[in-house]
Amino acid sequence: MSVKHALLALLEQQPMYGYQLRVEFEQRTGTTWPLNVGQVYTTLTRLERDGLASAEGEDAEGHLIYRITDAGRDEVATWFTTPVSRTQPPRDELAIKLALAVTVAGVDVGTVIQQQRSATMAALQDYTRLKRQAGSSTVAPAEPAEPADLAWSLVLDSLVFGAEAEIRWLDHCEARLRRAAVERSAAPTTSAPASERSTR
Amino acid sequence: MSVKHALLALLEQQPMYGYQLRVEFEQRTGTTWPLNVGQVYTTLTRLERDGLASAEGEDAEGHLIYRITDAGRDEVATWFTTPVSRTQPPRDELAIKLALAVTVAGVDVGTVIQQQRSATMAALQDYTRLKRQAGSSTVAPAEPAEPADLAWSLVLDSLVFGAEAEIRWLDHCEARLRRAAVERSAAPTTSAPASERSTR
DNA sequence: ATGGCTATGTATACCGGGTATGTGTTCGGC
DNA sequence: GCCGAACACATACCCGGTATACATAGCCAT
Repeated sequence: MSVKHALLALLEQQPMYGYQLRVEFEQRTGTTWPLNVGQVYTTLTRLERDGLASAEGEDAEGHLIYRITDAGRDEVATWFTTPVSRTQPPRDELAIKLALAVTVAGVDVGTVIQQQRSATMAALQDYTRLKRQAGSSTVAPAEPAEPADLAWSLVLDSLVFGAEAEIRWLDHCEARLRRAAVERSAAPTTSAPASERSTR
Repeated sequence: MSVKHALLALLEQQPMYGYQLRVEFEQRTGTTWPLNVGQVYTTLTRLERDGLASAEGEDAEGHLIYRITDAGRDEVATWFTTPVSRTQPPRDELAIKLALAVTVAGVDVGTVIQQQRSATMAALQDYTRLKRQAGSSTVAPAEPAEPADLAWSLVLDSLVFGAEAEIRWLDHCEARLRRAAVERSAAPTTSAPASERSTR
């Protein structure tokens, strides 16, 4: 649903045609989520079907211009004011993989964790490299001047924070698994002290 | 692709029928990602089509049993050994929303951030409540937590780490926006006057 | 006992997200 | 003058996800 609302929000700025919407979207999210052009057109037809936007004929260059409707404006407003719900978070492939790895036999969980950890670290370095590049486009100032640059920079930060959390979680998993293995081998019958003080 | 591989990994343990696979999956991920039964059957037919599993007739109760193939075993092995790539991360609705909010006019970004922040905090409390419940299930018995309980607990931790990162990112965004606003009001004309308001 | 509720179990229709691909035009550089 | 890149639109296709239909079995309460 994010692409649909993003296009609507862009249309609220001014009427636009399909390709233009793609360019505007990618200016704000950079190379993070390259938006396939086809999806723009299918989304636009759905928006028109649902009465949130309407095709307004062609402009001087012959582009099919879409304009947001009042219902569309309402939709955008509620989108911005309603927080994204974490009650039904999207499936996290890594979490599912780890959950399966610890429950099925014959999988070396430690190796899975370590390989994922180095991959995530590599991604993290890519992000910091991208941040440096983004900063170098506007030569002297360290801060992006254009709002679109600021948006792309914030998106990058989001990726960084997510990757850092992933690494922390992987380390946390490793620690818990190691502790569980020790307890299982040490005190299999007695109610061992469940004292939990992880090293933060 | 995560559901497909998860089902394959479960089938590697033993041959199973559709409903059983759903139960096993949800035992490991709890209420986080309730798996619609329909998806199990469609995924199973695709697995059979791709030669990764095969329907093996019915068991004593008349259930259609699926069995993993050698190709399926290879697929699971590579799934576990290959880290999930962060080069094409799934679209993050919140990041997209913020990116759009800072670039389109007439949106109070601060309010968007604050509302999202409290929603995420509420989710975080739900998670800790769930963790308490999960811990209380193994109160009296000296039974060392089942592997499925451990998996569900790790998945919960993953949600917690993700939510914490989201809150940190939101605070970070707020700080950056405040700083940008200060700089914009303090030094509006440094060197390039045309760079400021060139809304294409 | 029977009517309803829940759990078990399978199957299909449908929609939206996402990718690949096909088809043109325009424009600048070699 | 030609070639490739950018521009611009459209469609086919697959997969993930949800809703829904359908059927049986057990259980509980009036």
